[in-house]
Amino acid sequence: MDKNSPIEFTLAERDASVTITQWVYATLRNAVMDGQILPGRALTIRELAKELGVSPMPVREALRQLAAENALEIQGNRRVMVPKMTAMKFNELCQARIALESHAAERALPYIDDARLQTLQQIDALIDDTQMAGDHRPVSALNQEFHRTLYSANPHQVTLPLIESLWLQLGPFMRLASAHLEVSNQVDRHTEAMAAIEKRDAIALQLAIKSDIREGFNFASTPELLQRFIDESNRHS
Amino acid sequence: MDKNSPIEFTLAERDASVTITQWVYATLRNAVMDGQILPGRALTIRELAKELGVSPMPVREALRQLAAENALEIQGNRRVMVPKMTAMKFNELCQARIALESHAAERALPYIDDARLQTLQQIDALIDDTQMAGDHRPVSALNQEFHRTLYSANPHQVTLPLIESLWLQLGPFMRLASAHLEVSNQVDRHTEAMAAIEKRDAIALQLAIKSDIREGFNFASTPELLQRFIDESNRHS
DNA sequence: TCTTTATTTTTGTGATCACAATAACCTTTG
DNA sequence: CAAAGGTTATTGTGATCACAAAAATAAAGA
Repeated sequence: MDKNSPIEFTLAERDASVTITQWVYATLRNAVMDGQILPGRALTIRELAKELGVSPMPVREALRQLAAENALEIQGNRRVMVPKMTAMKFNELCQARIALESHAAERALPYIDDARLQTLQQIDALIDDTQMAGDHRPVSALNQEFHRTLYSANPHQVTLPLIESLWLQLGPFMRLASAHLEVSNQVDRHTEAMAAIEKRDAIALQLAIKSDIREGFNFASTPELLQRFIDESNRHS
Repeated sequence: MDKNSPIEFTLAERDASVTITQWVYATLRNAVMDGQILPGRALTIRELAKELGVSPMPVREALRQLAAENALEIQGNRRVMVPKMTAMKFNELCQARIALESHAAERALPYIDDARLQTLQQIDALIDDTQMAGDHRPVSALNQEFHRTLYSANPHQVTLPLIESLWLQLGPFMRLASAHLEVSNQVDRHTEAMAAIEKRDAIALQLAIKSDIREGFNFASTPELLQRFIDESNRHS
């Protein structure tokens, strides 16, 4: 039917209290984040609408919103697709994550109370369990929840939406990271971060966050490895 | 007619090669950036559509896009408005600007060639002339162009959209900054930045950018001054 | 067989309409 | 005069339709 591979979604139940547009947005966002949509794959409104069983209107709005968050790219042809990745851009995204998230962690530190620290510990424990069990998929989501819980302690948060935009752009490539994560059997930077929080040590916290992000993408330390994966993703041009 | 003050736009000419949605988006974006829409003012689709002389459809899409960029806020009521400002949030936005833009400057530095440096010098000269002439309005726009020109030297830029989002959120309050700017008669940090670029000194460049941003909001150094302005903006709740 | 041109189909855009939910207004009651 | 109830008007949402632009396909020529 279509030029490229068909699109498959894990469509969740649609709550009645949520508008159709919001549901479509969440569905497409998860699909992008999980790498279910290949970079370069042309997305058409009518196709997605038929796939999701809704009218084209909510799809239009959801696509525009995702494009505004840099999760999707509107080409000159007015065609929408997941942006293609390059090695340099990947590096820039990682560096931006380090700069923004270490800043967000520092600004959140004064607001972290015992209850939130306990929540962080619970998430970290859950990550360890899940990783032991060998589930790669949810580890990435839990990892994000750990960071989100940390940063959102700041009640005047303004950077979290920007950070989520970066996550969204790296999303399609996160899967690979968690696959390589268990092999490296790295130091648990989350534990270091929580220790720094207890000591109210901003410098140590930033260092832990920076290391956590950097090591999370260690699989890409070799340019050839990164390039190979990018090529594979871009094969469907 | 309306509960609050009427909305006035500086509607530009609509080029035929641009879609109506894009034109509406640009118009509303400029209005937000110039502080023409008061924080807390409820925006309705039909009202804006009538004001702009278009159908409600392009307005809907433009509003959603601006909301995704954190320029507008969608309340639980599904009502759209310019977000209200608080002193703490203002501070967070400034700190985020400093963190993000100094990072962007550092990442751009290796890519700045003579031609771009010359462009920067031209913009800076134009800023000085405009400031001398006493025009407050365009100074803010020119200042943004200086920063944008600097950061966009990086061909793998990923932070500029995030930075623009911060500018958009601070937009309604930038006017006040440029009004106080001439009084302070501050050191020209742009000159310092360009000197650092010539020396390829990343640390000095970051310092210049940080100082430029910080001093640009020096008017808010006194919490009372900032609070007074915020109260004035929020009067129309 | 490959390039070029013409035709058909598909696509995004934007307008209009129907409907349910929300807000605004007015009446009634204490 | 103030508060609570009911009524009307307005709003966002989402579906459907018309149209022009773009893409895919088919056809013709080299």
